[in-house]
Amino acid sequence: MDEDLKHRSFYPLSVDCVIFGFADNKLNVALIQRKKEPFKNHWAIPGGFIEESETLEQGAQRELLEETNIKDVFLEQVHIFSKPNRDPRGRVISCAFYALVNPKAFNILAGQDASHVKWWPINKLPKLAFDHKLIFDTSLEKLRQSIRIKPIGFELLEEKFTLTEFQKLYEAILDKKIDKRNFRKKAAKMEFIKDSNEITSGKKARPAKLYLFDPVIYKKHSQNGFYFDL
Amino acid sequence: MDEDLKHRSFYPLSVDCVIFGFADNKLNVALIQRKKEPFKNHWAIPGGFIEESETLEQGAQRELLEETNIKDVFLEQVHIFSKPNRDPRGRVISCAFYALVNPKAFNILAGQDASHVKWWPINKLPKLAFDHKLIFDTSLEKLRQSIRIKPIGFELLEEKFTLTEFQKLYEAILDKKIDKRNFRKKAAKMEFIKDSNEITSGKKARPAKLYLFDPVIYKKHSQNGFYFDL
DNA sequence: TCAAAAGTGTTTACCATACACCCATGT
DNA sequence: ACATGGGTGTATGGTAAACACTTTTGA
Repeated sequence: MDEDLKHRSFYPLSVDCVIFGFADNKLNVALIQRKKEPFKNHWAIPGGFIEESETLEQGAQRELLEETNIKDVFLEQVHIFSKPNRDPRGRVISCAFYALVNPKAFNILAGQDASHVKWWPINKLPKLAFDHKLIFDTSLEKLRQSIRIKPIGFELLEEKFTLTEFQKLYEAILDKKIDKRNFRKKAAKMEFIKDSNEITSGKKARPAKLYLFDPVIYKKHSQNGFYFDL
Repeated sequence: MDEDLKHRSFYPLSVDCVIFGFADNKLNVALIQRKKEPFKNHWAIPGGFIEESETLEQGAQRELLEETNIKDVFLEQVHIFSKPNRDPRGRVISCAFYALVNPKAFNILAGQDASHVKWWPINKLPKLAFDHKLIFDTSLEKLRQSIRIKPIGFELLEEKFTLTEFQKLYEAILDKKIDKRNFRKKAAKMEFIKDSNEITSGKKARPAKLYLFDPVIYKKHSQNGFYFDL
């Protein structure tokens, strides 16, 4: 290592992942119950320390897999939390991410440091360890902003989805009712939402058309800025 | 320090500040010329290492003052850059910020590690050290998004400003022409832009009304989400 | 035949856009 | 008087918002 670096202060660096999942028309978050002190038995956002040769993104994916059995999902940086006393063990600087997950695609399992993992509806969270309430609030706010600018909503749905599912997702994230007919008119104008020519089956009601997201068409349109005004 | 922490990997952590300033109807960035290796004589985004008892935000403000003589300005986190080999001296993880500055309020001065500081128009930057081109591009993109969601534009102007200045600022940041009459109609509808009942003087043309930003009124309006559609 | 969710059009009010001339001041 | 930037209104087209009934399926 360079001489210049040797005289600097060094810090342990962690990542914390707010895992959002959409199920039963609700937005949920996966939390773990801690096995160890500090905050033993408290619920917490999964996370852990960065290792020597990985980026923060790689570290976050690794921790996600180790702690919850969730693999290879969409991640976005939210914010760094750096208050010197935010962790009672000593100074830990943490980078928050949110992860977007289709909950049906994974069977969440508690890893070594956790006694349980569980999906919680975002409006009924338990008391959280450390400054994780702040991390959660910041992440949800960031999600609400990003969902209007980028097509991240599709990460929370199945590959093929109905317009009703799509609408309920936006209603859950933005926490407001949206008019069905107006929503569909806007969706129809988004050319990157394509009819898959398939329909649902096995439901107790009229089948619905299934749609797909086309990332190539999206890229073209998003060049000049884009705003999902819903 | 806690036993648990002792066994972790530790990293030097730095901040880099992309300093935006608005002058002569142009958006500029303050860069420093490095005195030392690596990248000796290259132009770079000012920044430095975090100390033991400061947050990243405090560290960024300190570095800004030490390296450029800019003090106590608006700062926003942009992104963390964590590729293990991004710094040839060894692993350095860096958090990028942008700073918004009214250039008339400061006389920028080179600190110890720099031979010069200089404002550069954003479309005529020199070759930059490290991964600072990537950091700059990411920061500009973030600024372009944030300026539509939050009233950060006012940080780049004087306390009292004319509507023409306000318009030129948006044109510079978004890099597009905006119709004067339509812009003014929209500005008139923003209740947090208040007439100061003063006018400019000493110009070679008709004096202009001066306006003020009212943060209290803004807070009220921004609760339900906000989008500067210009 | 009933329950459950899918699907569909019209009207109204507002807002974005495009566009060109007169006004107040300093020199 | 002229150069410089400040300031203003209208017509048009498009889109957001509000609103209720019919259709298709499974039970």
